[in-house]
Amino acid sequence: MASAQNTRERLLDAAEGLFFQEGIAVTGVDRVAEAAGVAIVTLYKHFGSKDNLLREVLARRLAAWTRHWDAALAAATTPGGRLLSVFDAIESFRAAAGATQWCCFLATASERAVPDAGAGDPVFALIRQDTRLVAGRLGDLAREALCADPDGVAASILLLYNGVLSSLLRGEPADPVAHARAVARSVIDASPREPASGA
Amino acid sequence: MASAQNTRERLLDAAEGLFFQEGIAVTGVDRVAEAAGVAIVTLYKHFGSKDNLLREVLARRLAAWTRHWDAALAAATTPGGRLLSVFDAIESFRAAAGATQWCCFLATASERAVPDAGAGDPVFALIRQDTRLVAGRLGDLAREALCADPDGVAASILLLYNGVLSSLLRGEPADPVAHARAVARSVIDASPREPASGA
DNA sequence: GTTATGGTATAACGGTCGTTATGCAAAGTA
DNA sequence: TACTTTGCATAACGACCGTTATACCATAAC
Repeated sequence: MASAQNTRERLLDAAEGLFFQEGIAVTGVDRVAEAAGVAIVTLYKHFGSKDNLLREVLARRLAAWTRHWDAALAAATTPGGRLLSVFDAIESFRAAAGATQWCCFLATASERAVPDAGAGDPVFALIRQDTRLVAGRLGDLAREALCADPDGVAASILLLYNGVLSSLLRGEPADPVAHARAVARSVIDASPREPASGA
Repeated sequence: MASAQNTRERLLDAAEGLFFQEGIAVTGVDRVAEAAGVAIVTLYKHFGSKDNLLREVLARRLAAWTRHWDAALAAATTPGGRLLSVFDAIESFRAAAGATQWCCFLATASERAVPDAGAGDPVFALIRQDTRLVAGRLGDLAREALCADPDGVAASILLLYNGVLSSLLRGEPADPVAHARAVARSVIDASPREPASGA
């Protein structure tokens, strides 16, 4: 009845929910399989190992997050609005994904011992990829907006972005996205602009 | 040779280092005892259980963090400086404590399944206590500084505080404390003040 | 010299973990 | 009909987990 694709996604859904609501190490593969309504053997047929399952969950999240941000980016019109689109993306992502606890990449990073010089570990590679995506895009958007100090503006917004995520974990302040967007807007407005020098 | 007090603190030191650098669930009690240079039996003589050990580590961290903030608070002179003292406290705490990965309370919250309505669990009680400390103090300081919207200012600074902590975990932006302090200062400066109406 | 204290080593317990092997049942496809 | 795919149930493995029991060894105080 259930196609292979369907089973895969149900396993990924179950793992995503359990890993980031109860903790990765604490969640056994048996509970993931049970929540997905499949046998443990099927889980291993599909993913080979728990670590591999985690990797695919993170990869899927990264792809979904990128899509949401792309959409929010496309909806923004002004350069300042494009810089603020990260926060719109957080809201739309959380609304669509059912608001899993907080940031799955930071949660994973917090739970796993950082490997020697970050070598090898493909899970940590995904975490770094997420960081590069956010930091890189914010820098590009700040340059797009002709900020005189694009790296400084990008760093401030990345700080606020991280603040929103961990505030969701802490539960306070309530509605961190709205606060972050307001502070970010004032940071952008206060930032001096480069004269748009023609090439 | 080693006094009981000494052994206790060595165990707490070892647990603090391992729990928050490698993860709580992943770190076995044997590794904690080994790192402290004591026998596993001694660990259980002192703390009774792993969960109790974690609880005492968190309590000690909360007390140390409060002391650092108190000191930074005493060193500040202006109302605005008192609001910004959280960030000084982060720096002095990390300089003194050897910069354990990031915030031990958020790390614990991330790794443990949130209990039903937060009932009972003494570990989560400590996490909530930390949140209340920071949020409450920031609100008081904002009122002290006669901000017209003290709760809004406190929320923004708490957001930046959370941002600093998770930025330390992510590793980017580098030097988040300096960025947070700068943004917080502009938030405070831009915030309208209440006329100091006499009682 | 006895007693209390703080610590050790060894070993075991029940449990859970990630993982794999074996064998069987259904369903689609040719 | 025959074959491949996809999934199931059962069981077991080796390892590690948190925890406890038992017995022994120092030191120092009374």
